[in-house]
Amino acid sequence: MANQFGDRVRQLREQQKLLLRQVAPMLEIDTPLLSKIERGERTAKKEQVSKFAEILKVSKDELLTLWLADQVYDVIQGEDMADEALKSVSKKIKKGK
Amino acid sequence: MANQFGDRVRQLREQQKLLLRQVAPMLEIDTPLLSKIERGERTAKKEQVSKFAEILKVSKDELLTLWLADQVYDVIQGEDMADEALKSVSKKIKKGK
DNA sequence: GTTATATTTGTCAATAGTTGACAAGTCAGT
DNA sequence: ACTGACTTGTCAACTATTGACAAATATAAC
Repeated sequence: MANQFGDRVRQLREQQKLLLRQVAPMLEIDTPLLSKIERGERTAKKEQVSKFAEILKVSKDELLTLWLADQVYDVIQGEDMADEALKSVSKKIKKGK
Repeated sequence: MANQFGDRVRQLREQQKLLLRQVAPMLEIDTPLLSKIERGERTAKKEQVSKFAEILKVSKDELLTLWLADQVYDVIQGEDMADEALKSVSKKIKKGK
């Protein structure tokens, strides 16, 4: 399973010596849920990503990129055609469509 | 919205002069639902993709690629960080992880 | 080894989203 | 206007997601 987002959040939280029970209330969720998000057992909601960025004092873009990558990975994981599908999407977004 | 899958299905169905009401029962769904899938108002379930391939006599891989691309596109559409996220996933799957 | 604190696990109700069916609608050709 | 092909709107049944809580398991200090 993909959990770049959770891994990075945990890294940042520990670097800043913050506890789950300190951070969770800032996100308006409880401690066990935050634990699950960091370990990738649950995924954060998109709206929560910017909250994480504020709390951990890191750019919203960085965390959002990781979060999106996790979501995409979940869709294509294990698929033989994954790479081709990704290429096709890349092309599509570059055309501004 | 992304609908490469539905567009291709419709193209194939019309080429083969098949009607919605002929194809739908083969998929064990009703005609209106098939119509919605082709127009991208609904998405086909993953299990249905191979059925489509059989019915329309095209490779499962082709349709699956389109279907996956649609799913991925739905996740990253409109996101500034879309391209970066895609790149990161590409890298990850190439590493065989 | 007991206590205190941090994190994890398991489970659950409430909510939200998806699926497929049906009835009724439009549209084109005749 | 009648017919055949497709589309639209709506709905109940089903499935997934969310967040809370209680309980379990570390981890650390004494």
